[in-house]
Amino acid sequence: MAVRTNSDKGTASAILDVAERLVQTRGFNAFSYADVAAELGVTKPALHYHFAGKAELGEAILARYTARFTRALETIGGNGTDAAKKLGAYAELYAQVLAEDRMCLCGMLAADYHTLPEPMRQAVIKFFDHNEKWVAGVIDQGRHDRSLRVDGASREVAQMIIGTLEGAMLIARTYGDPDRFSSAARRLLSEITTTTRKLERPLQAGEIR
Amino acid sequence: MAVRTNSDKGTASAILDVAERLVQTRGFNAFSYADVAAELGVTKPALHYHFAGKAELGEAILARYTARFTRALETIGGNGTDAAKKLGAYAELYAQVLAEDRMCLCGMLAADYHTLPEPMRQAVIKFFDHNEKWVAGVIDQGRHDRSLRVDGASREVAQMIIGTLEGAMLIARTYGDPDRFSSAARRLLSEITTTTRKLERPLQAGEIR
DNA sequence: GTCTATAACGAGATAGAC
DNA sequence: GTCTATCTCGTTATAGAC
Repeated sequence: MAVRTNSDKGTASAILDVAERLVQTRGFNAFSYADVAAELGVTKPALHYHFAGKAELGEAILARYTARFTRALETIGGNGTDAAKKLGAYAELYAQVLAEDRMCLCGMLAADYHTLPEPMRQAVIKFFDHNEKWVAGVIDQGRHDRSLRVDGASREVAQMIIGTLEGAMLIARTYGDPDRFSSAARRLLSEITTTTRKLERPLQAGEIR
Repeated sequence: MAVRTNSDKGTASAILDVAERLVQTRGFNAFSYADVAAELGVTKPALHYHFAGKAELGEAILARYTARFTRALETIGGNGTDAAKKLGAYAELYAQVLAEDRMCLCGMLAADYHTLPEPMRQAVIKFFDHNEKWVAGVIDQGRHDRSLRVDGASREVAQMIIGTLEGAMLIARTYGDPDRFSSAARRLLSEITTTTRKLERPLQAGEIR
């Protein structure tokens, strides 16, 4: 096996790794090709070879992120998993992103939305649409398996859940305090689950569950 | 009365008006002195006369916005107003910002947070701290006047409420659909208020309340 | 596939006249 | 208080060699 270089794993992929992180931490308008090139130890034209311009790079980041997120959703729970558990796992996806001090890619791009090229805008909308559809499906399931207690249109509930997670993430990151996110997520889920056992809440001293 | 010019109202104030709107719609890293100058029909050095640099301009925007928001909070409800109504009015403040297709200033700056100069970061934190404190106070009141039904620390409830409003705003703006915000805000408030009458929900055809 | 070199532009900022 | 003129730097992007 040869010595590991950028191309072993794919330079394009390495570029996406760095650029994605910069977008999630700084925003789309606060990073440059120079930042990415410097971090990878390559030159700017090398980046332009793989991604014609910043717009194309942004589209590629969105495509890969959405595909990864979609796979993660498909992985959440087999048919036997109740809806409440699925929502807990969904919130955990967000928590994992926040653990790396990143904002959700599309939450960040939602802030930048009015400055984005059209293809990126459509990709952001598509991401949220897909998430809403997935969550709405889980809500419907929860009404049948009786693990959730909500009223109103599932799609509206889904929108509210996603908005809450995004907002909690946005502010938790500002305070550099992931607990703010967990706290809000726990509260959100406990308000719509039928089980009295609060998800993810650590046991208090002496408490018996 | 003389003809109205920029200086009548104060050029500094006019600069803040434009810059504030640009930050709320585009983000701090996606507007320039040139943008503001062009819109006001003045030159860039005129802006530098009033605000030494972008950092100082940002601080001034934050100071004015926070002061205005603080005054608005003080205006919400006299002593006779129940806590649920106060929360409804609080959500309405956000809705008014969104009605101008703007993000909450500090919600937007929370996304930009890692790129902001230190004084601006502190101002953003201060804004959220103050909001949390105010909302937590309303939560406490609601527990006494029995207009709210929540458990857990008031401060945590406040954090969750603010995060939910910010997140709903962020995504509603992406879809260009203020109803997404109202829907989420209504759902949030209805889940913690004791009254079954949903706040701000328009009457359906033929419905009697 | 990656480099050197450079173009073209815009951003943030300053000097000094009026 | 606002201007003209200018500076420096960073950003996006391309031409063309290796």
